Amino acid sequence: MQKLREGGFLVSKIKQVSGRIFDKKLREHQITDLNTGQGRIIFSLWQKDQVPISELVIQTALSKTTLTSMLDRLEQTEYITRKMDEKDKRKIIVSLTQKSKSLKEQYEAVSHEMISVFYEGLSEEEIDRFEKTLNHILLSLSKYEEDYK
Amino acid sequence: MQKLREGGFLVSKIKQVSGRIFDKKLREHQITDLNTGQGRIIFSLWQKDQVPISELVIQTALSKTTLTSMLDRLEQTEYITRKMDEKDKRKIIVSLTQKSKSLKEQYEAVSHEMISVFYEGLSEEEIDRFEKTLNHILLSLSKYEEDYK
DNA sequence: GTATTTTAGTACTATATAGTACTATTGTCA
DNA sequence: TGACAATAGTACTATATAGTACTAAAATAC
Repeated sequence: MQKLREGGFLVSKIKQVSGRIFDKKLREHQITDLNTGQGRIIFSLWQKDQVPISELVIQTALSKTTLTSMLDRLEQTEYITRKMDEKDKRKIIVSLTQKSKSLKEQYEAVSHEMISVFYEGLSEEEIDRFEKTLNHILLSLSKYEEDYK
Repeated sequence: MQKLREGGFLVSKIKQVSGRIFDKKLREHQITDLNTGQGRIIFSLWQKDQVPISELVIQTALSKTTLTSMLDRLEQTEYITRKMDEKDKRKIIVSLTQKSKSLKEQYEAVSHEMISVFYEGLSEEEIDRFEKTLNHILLSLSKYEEDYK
């Protein structure tokens, strides 16, 4: 008899609640024209700027169709720009604007606040182990999706 | 210097990828008119049926406005019914239909497949610890949201 | 070197998600 | 018991998310 597992269910719930809290915190910090979903894209670009959309598909785990419309909005609000890759004209290079670069410090303050709530009452060791497991699971899932598409 | 943490970012990505895989698996198992999001609500009702919407807010971690429209659709497709609570007329009691009850076995088969992918390569002990941490985090976040609303 | 396949991205459509503002019912307290 | 506050849910609106079907460019095969 297999034990009842509900990791996916728990992950969904955590994502839901933490997203709502994060959005509220962004607004409290006067960041009104950016939300959690868009933040994930900007966050990824802070790690590595000037990438094609296909790279963002990997880094954010969003589908490319989702990214197309989110990038539309981020372009409208001047957080990113798109330009064609001259070497490979199928590709679109996404870059951060000055506006989004100057937001980084403030955004990181919100992230730190959020992490405090998220990991409330857990030791550094527990957090390390937890994030190691998260990375492992994400890798398994991504491989699976890649293989079965 | 605080260590860089990205639990929330990882959770979002896992939710995204696992949701896409789960949706695909549902379709492979001929469950075409139900998706992951709706499944979360039905799953919750299998644990405890005939509950007001406010209870589903807690069990699914969705907002009540989200639930209103999702229940509309689930009612249309005859997975649930709504009736007024005679004792407290502000409340609406949500119940499973025969259709959703008879789906349970098949849905659980998909869940088990999904869990195999999700926890690929992890020991029972690691999974136990991981789910314990998830429950802890969900509790912290829910309390926080409750207190600051 | 053309034909085919693969890759990169978008348009369109449908559903998921949540916020704000609202109605109706119940609870509270002077 | 009547005014006010709290609770339960919905209507409306905006954005997030992804699937299907498409176009264009590059890579590959013969």
